[in-house]
Amino acid sequence: MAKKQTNSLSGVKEIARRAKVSIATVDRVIHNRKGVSEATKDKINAIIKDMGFQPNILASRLASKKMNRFLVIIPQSLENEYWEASEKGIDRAYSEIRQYGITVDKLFYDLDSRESFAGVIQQVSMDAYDGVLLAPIFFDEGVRFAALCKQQGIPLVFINSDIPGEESLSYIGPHLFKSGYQAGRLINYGLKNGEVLIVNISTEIDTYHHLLRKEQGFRAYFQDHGDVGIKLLKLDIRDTSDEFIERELHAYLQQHPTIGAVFVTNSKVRAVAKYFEKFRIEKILVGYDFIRENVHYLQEGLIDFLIGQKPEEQGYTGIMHLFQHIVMGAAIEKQNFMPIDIITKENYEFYRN
Amino acid sequence: MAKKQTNSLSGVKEIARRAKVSIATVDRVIHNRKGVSEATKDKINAIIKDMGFQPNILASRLASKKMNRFLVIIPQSLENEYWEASEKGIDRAYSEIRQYGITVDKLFYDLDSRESFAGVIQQVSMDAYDGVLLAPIFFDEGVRFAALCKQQGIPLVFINSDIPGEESLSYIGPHLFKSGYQAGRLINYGLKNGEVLIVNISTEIDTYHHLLRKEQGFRAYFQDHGDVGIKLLKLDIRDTSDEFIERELHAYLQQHPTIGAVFVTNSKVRAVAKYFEKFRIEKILVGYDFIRENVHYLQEGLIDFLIGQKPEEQGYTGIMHLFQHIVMGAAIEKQNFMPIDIITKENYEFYRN
DNA sequence: CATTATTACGGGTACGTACCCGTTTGAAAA
DNA sequence: TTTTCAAACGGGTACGTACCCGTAATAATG
Repeated sequence: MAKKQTNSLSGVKEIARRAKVSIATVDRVIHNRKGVSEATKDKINAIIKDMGFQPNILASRLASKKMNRFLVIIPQSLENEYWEASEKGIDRAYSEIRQYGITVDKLFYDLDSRESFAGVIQQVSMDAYDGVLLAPIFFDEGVRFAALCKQQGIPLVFINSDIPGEESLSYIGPHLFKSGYQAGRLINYGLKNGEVLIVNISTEIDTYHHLLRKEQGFRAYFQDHGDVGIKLLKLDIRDTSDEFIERELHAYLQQHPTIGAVFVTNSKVRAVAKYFEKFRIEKILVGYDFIRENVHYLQEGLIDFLIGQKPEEQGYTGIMHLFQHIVMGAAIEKQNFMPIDIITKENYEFYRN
Repeated sequence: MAKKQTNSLSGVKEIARRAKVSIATVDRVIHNRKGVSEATKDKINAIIKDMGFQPNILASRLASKKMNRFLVIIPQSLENEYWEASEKGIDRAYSEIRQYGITVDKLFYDLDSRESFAGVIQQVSMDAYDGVLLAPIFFDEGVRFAALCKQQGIPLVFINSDIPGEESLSYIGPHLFKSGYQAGRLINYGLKNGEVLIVNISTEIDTYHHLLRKEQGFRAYFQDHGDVGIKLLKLDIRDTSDEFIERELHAYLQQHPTIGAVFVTNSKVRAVAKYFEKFRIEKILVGYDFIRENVHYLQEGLIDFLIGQKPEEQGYTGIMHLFQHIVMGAAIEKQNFMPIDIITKENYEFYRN
């Protein structure tokens, strides 16, 4: 371990020396506070540029007693592994940046209650926060909230689902359409011809829209490869209980016994796998999300592929983007699609959500 | 933006106040320097534990003029996208931690010259470094170097290939065997019966051993699924020029026209794809690594799957592990396998190496 | 007994930046 | 002319920790 050379040739002190002004004046220029004449400001800026000066974040954060509060609004993670992972990522990011004087407040809403979301965003006092991380499951309310943030000038990051029209700092989440497209390829690679069933399982209309985007991508794959002899079928299930799903599925498959593969557009694929297991059905099965039960059926060989959407990384990256932008003043990539991860029985043990 | 409450209830000052000693004494205890009686040491330690005191890294690093030098020894990245990515990850990590007074020196050796590696490790003066990141392509020399590090007490992190016997801080890299196993599954999912060719392309004996591990994994998949009617063939190519590969491949495929799929155990899959393109051969083709040419053939549909080994993340994580361990004093996971990423024509655009 | 070494501890400054609270200056208002 | 005021700038302290240096107290040595 060597000693850091006490670098008098860098830092605000050196800038002040060169410009023949005090450190305070340099500081005013750096933070463009008023009280500096144009002439000296220009001179100092020139020196800063010339030196390639980068303020020492450590010293800066230590000296400034600034606190930054971030607000997180996501669905309840209770009994929901997907959002649990998301929250875990948020916590991980928080633990890394709390040294810099960051606070993170978390607010939760009910995934299948639009009202709960509306209630949460109603009662939050915006002016206490410097940045917001939001999972805008409910479109209309999300739009309204985004407008509010914009009006208050508070940076807003979306995770998991985007609201393209609204101006946000960034979007971090999956490319739904292309992930469906990928699923199409995976099924078609294993099944050259026959019938393929698309299953959407959801009660809420907004979440159903997300599923639809994946379905569109899935269909697009087969349109782009029209030469193959695959016929697509579709089943909507409007109840998420295992029993209901089993009944609907059973009735449908009785009618269409030649179906060779099933694509479930969300993490509910576990219910389909459960049904397959019960009736010893062997079909190609592809679904979404790295959650415990799904992985179990992956192991059992009942699910062939899972597509991962990296909820933990979404949460982590979301907080980090706020940090980079607000604290470090860095430029942030506006669109931030997660990789479309393919999880199998063979690689799940190394997977990172 | 709120103000940080000037927290007199935390930090060394508060510890000193409670223990009725000076800050200096507290500091001695924290860094277990000598000059403190057992009694006061115990008292202070009790208070530290009670308060759950965590030293402020910002202030700590600012006050201490310690510099930490890390040494990186990896193959030359010139004209080698894989190691280029690795170096990129190293640089990214460096840019994140340089504020903390870290220096990173990089040394390169020739990927297909054992002597160059020996030369590099010969001339490096160990005592200048606090940690080393090494890609031990050459086994014997790697062992020798690891012993040297151990003797000097310098933490050593392996990336890309492991030397299991040697005590290192951590290993970060692919699980070769299981990635081969995954390739087996991918091919078998698309090809239910027929012949499958395994192709190893390498000149160096040490790198060949890496390929062998993948081949073993690949074979293991078909052993575990013996009911399928797949027959495995194998071709070793001991020259990496495109012309040579083409000739060898052509001769072999003439003899075995019924081969339905080819598994290339490294990034040289591009040469096989090139050959397929030239002769309009349509077989399932699976290989390794997210490099430009491979992605090109993925797009063209000539390569079906690439398995990614995340070289950039390996480099990034390697440096970060050294940092976490040496500077932050954190515990490090010893085995750190990269995920086995499956890259396709449909998802490559979102892939992160 | 005086001298030296050793142990145990405190005072104080430095790290690089932020920002409060001055002071100076020049010009406008009285 | 004096007063007022704002603009432009400097001095100085604080952030929390590291560590040099000094000193008191005691023990060991002559």
